[in-house]
Amino acid sequence: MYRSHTCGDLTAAHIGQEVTLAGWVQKIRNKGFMIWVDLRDRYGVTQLIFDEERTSEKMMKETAGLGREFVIQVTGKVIERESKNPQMPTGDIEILVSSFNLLNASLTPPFTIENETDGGEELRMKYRYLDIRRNPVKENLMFRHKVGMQVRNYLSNQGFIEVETPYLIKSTPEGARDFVVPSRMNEGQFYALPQSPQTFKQLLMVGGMDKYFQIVKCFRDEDLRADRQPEFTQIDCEMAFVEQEDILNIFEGLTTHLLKEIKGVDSVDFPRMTYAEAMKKYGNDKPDIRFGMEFAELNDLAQGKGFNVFDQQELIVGIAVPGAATYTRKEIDSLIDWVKRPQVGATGLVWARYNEDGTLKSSVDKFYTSEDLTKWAEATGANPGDLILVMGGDANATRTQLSALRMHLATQLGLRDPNVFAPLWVVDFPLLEWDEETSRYHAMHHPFTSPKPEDIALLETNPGAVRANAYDLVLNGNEIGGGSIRIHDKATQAKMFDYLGFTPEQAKEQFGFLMNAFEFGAPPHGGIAFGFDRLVAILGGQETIRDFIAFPKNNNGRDVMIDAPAKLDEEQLKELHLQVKI
RNA sequence: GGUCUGGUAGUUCAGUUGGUUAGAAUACCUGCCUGUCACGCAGGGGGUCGCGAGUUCGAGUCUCGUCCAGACCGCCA
Repeated sequence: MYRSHTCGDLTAAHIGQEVTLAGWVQKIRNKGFMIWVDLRDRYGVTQLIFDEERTSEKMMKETAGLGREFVIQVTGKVIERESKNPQMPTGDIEILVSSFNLLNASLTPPFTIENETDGGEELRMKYRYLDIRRNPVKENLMFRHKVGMQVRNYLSNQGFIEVETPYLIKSTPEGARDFVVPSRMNEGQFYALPQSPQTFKQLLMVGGMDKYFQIVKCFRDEDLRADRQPEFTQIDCEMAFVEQEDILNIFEGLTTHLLKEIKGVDSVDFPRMTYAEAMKKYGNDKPDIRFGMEFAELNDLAQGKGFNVFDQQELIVGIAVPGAATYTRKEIDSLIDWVKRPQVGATGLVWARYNEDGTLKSSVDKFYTSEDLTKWAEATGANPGDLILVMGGDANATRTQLSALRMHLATQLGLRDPNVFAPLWVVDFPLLEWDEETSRYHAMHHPFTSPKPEDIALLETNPGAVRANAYDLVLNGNEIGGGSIRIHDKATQAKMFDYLGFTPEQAKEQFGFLMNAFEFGAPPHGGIAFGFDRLVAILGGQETIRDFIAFPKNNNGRDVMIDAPAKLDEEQLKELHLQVKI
């Protein structure tokens, strides 16, 4: 037996007991006559004491030779500390060591294993196994485990069955780029890793597993972000014999359960908003509704007043920034610079201060009377003390730009409190999305999404206006889940592939297995998938998912610890029937 | 594919207008220290200034290229 207790167990109640602990040396404080060693494991830190009076000279010497992160096993007596440390859970006691055993030495770690480490991102990733010893990362991983357990508990209690689906599947041209895996036994052929278990979960519905879920890895070969990894985890769900309403209810239940069990949040509303409304009011299909600053369209108020910049624009839209009338010219200028950056791409920004005394002062006073500006204030819902910001241009681009500004300001004003949770269902997404590059319609969600029955006729006349039975769950401005009611009959599915530009042969080659299955009594079905990494990060109050993943990839999709990806040797390439041209 | 920011001691960073031997903190090593817990005190070692060209009497500093890292845009059904 390596240990009788962990380093987080012992308190004043154990005084007098003989115990054995094992762990890592966190810190050595050597005062010559006395040496304290902080011993750490996953559960906490316990102070060991060695002194000239009670410890042998040999052991004193050996202890002085220890270094940070050495692994030791110690046996000794729990004693009351002469000077206690109320800051730590084990601060009332220490271990008077009678024997210790060096289990393993350690090099000096390249960064400090402390809550506030001196290590930079790159170094921490290279030595991730050391980083994981630090409390913040360790706690994030434990937190992730806890969320996963609650998801499994909730869904299992609701009658869902967790079924594993294959990772080696077939590449399809729709959607994200696939990661591919060459087949040794089938010369010149490749598997693809799944972007999601989409078709398999639909086949499980055909198989009668009417409530399925899986916490599952998915793979997309696209560029990374702080909240995006090439391999990521989804809570993937599918149900048969359900309508959209049933699915929304179940997953409101899941989200409520998680907020309660994980965050202690009691009751949360799940307002619903159509995609069209979200775009109009927030310029964004995943609005953060923890704060206001809703869009006001000002075309009628701002055009035809001699301000040429606005007169020709498709859309003039403004927001009222709470309490920002006191912004200096310099601060406003820096906002203007911010929106002009290529990442946002706006050409400019018109502002109007709604002063506390009720007067209005704007950057366009030459063109607008104070009556005009008062109407802007009414339209944007501005109160005295607020700053009105207005942009004009192409409708879609301007909405996107103002949305970016709205989020930027909310962050700046501290309106994005990570302890406030504001979920939102965005429903009635468009079925199709025009793609300029390929000059054809793409499925906005995926090609298995069913159109709203009342919009089917529009498929012939105005495909872009067809709404889908598709929905996203948004939490604090992040899309944490999305799903749809699927097509479950072959004729409709074939028609959908046709609209998406597939020839019948292509549809058959790529998705024939699904269409065949639909001919054997496919039940009506639908589902949803939650981004697990992102959900865990948001519940944990953080923006970046990397520290909730044990071994994440860097910006370039590399694992800098194991140095992957890497080249293959000739022998291996030959076996896989591959040639590399570089 | 693009935009921006950064790369100087083990680590995190500073380094002015291009000018003497490149600094600080921390970590590490040695010694001292009778209750430490960010222990303290004294001393010490530690640098291919990412890499390659160029400008210059002289480059950590300026220019070009390149590599690496991070954030973002495109992309992510």
